[in-house]
Amino acid sequence: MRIASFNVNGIGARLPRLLDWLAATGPDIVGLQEIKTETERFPYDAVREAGYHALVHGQKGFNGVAILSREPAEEVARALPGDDADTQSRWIEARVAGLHFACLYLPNGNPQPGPKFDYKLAWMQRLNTRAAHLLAGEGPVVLAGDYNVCPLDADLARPEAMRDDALVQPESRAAFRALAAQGWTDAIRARHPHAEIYSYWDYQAGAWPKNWGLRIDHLMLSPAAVDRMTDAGVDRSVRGEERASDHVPAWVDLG
DNA sequence: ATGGTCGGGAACCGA
Repeated sequence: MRIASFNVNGIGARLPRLLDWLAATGPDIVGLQEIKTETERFPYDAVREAGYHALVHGQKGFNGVAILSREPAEEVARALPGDDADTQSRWIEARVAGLHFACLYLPNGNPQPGPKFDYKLAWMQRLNTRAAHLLAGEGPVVLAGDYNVCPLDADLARPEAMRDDALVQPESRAAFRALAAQGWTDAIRARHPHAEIYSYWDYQAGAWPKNWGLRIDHLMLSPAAVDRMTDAGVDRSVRGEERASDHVPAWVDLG
């Protein structure tokens, strides 16, 4: 079965592209990020007609995550524990198709230094606490989403031009490494150890035609999930379509 | 050349 993560950058503008991609690739579980709409305003009917159940944690104008699934999903949580004052919709977690699946939209953190970067690092600390708890449980777990972290310089086209960006700061990378060190596997990098793979190209400055990309959309697999991995990748061609998101879907196949 | 482009929603903020 295929499990995917797709930052759609606005479900309203992206619905036709999302439906095309669902029909073309038929994933079993999809985490969506940046739906940028309220929970009640999600296009439930169109997604149902495409053959998917939907769990939605929306927010007006910004952020917003959702889980689409062929089989019904049982919601576990829609907030990342650790800060009751955090009102940003960046997390939804469910049991579905025999897996524990979390969809996350990690804070961008720019500009850094500053309060947005502090929020990013605090959020990553909360993520790692939750991840350690999930890793201690039974069965396969997948943490999929827009992590807004390039793990290594090999994960972006122009590291020198991005050296002050929150996505590549040592603190951001250290938190991501700490997550991996718990026992999580970056599915795409594990499947393609030396390949140049990007999942995001800025709308500005002709980044797509120049292939100035970044790899920031990740699927982190627990050991039980890694044991079942047969393939992983990104659907790069999606970026070249009309009215494309600035991200493309990232995915892993489990046997 | 210190810009450039999107989405949401109706002026700017976020990325």
